[in-house]
Amino acid sequence: MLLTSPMNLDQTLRFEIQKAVQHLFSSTADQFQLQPTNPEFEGSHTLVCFPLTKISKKGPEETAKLIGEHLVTHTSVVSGYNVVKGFLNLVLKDAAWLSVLQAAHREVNFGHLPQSGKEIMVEYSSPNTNKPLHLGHLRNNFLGWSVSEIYKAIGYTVHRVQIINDRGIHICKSMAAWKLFGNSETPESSGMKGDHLVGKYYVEFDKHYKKQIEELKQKGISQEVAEKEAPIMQLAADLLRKWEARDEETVALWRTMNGWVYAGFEATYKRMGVDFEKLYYESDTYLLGKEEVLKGLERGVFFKRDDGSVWVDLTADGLDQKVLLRADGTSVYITQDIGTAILRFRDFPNIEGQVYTVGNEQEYHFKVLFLILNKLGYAWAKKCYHLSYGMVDLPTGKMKSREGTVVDADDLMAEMVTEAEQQTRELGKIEGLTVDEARQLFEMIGLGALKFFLLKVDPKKRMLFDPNESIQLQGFTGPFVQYTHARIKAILRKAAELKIQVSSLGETINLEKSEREVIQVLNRYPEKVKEAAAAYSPAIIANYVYELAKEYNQFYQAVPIFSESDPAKLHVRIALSEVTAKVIRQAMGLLGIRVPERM
RNA sequence: GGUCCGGUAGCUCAACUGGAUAGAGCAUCAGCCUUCUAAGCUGAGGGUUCGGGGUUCGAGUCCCUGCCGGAUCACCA
Repeated sequence: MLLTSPMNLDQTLRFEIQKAVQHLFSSTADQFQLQPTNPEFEGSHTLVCFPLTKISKKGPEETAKLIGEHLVTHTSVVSGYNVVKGFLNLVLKDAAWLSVLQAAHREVNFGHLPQSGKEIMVEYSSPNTNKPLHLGHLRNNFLGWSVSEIYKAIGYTVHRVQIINDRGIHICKSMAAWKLFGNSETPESSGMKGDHLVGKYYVEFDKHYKKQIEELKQKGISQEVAEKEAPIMQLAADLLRKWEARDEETVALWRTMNGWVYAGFEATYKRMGVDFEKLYYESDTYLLGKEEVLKGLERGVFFKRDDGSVWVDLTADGLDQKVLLRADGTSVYITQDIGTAILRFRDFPNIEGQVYTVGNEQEYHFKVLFLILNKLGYAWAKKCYHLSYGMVDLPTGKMKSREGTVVDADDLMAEMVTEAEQQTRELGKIEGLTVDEARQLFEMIGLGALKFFLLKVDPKKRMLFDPNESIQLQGFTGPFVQYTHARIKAILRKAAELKIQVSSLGETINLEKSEREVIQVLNRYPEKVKEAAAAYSPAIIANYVYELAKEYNQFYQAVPIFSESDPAKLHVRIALSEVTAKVIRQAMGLLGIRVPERM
């Protein structure tokens, strides 16, 4: 074994550099920059020497030379170096890379950390129950799911939850339209998916509402008054009042229509490949915050105005005053979020924090929420994080549900799968597959393409969804990575047929350039996972796994495997392939994307 | 108007938190299938990193300023 104990190569190198600096300049350098070497130079790791000139009291070039020389003569991993300006490029021995490969090969969950006992909660999806899920929800769900997987990979127990906005004026609008124009239509009678059926009546409501407003305005009534007095809106408002008063018939209708929606959502979630450990319903939690706010009021955290409304003063934090309870004592949106947050920490006392996957239009809201929870004295407030993501735009502009420009989640998934099927058939890749296997493959590829497309962009940034581009299966895409995996699997099947078993790798082999490069990328996986977790960014994983697949494909094309006569080299290539397939599967798993055995 | 994001190749995105001559994919052009899967690989062209100042060995990245786009600042959710 070249490497000492569980220390990985980078740690070893850092340790050796520290020792070298200590020895040469009698000073400690705890902070120094070790970065991957620019491909145009020889080496794998580069030490940036400018900052070290302060303690070396020498120019950057000379500092670099001294350290490089010392590392070559005093360590077992560095074989050579070159200095370009102030950059010290280190060339490591192939034996060092082989032991990296060996270690990665041995570890079943290479790059993932063991259970740490830490727990965290991730909220995502959280739809309204008046219409089906759309493209924006897809980004939300994929992000939330992926971040959960990433946290599991660094040792957390993750509790996935959502809050379902099942009450309020929006669902009452669908109910009102259904009562007026529905003729008792049901998912069964119409053959429509429940969420789509309810969504249809939401649209129906809006259509009639607009018409009625126009009619009232014709009669000389102002826009503002017309909006309130339109009969259909009056009906919706009436239903909301009745619902809050627990009117039996209204609650029954509400329950029925929400039931339709849940059945529809269920099917959508299933196809998306996401699920939840616990569901919170707004109808259960919307009153919860009030008590907490009143307690806060007693303790002087909040204050009351003359009209009886309760407020929080956040001017010291650079924000405004925000209302928490109306004069009539009813809750507002943020009040219930306060209650829900506290409830969740009671339900899951061991979680250290919550991640809220919610669009960036609510950034202000979460800033306020976390500040309030902090003021109420909850230490965990500091561990709450708003995973804020940008809107998904279409080439035609913003998605507007009223203008009918929303991209429906079910439709989109179906299109992606159809497209995957078409292209797969064209390429003649379904030979030897059963009908069911083929169907599963199309599903895997179509959804892989979609998820990868939505996750490869930094969550914080708004992104453009171009349907033509998303359906691409070449280049920087999920199917490209899936394809690479399938290709490797073909090699491994052949290796198994030939009874090639990789156990221990020699240390005296000279690696090909492309082999070394693949190992270098593999070596980065563990830190990438940590980085992705710290940044709550699946995009880091997507970029990484793409780079890995690309690197492997270069190796694949440059170096033959089974025609290799030296068994030691053959074993290295098989091991390299095994580890790459493993990391691709794991990394894609972090994105919620499955990989096929053949495609 | 205040606050917060963003502006990088024709298009969509990266750039390890201040490091080397700013990288990928798509699109365009030119090559590579009798050898492990061509959904692949190789190469070419394509840039004033929105403009202007500043900080320093070094700036796409930090500071100031202007321009453009978006979000938000509800007793809506």
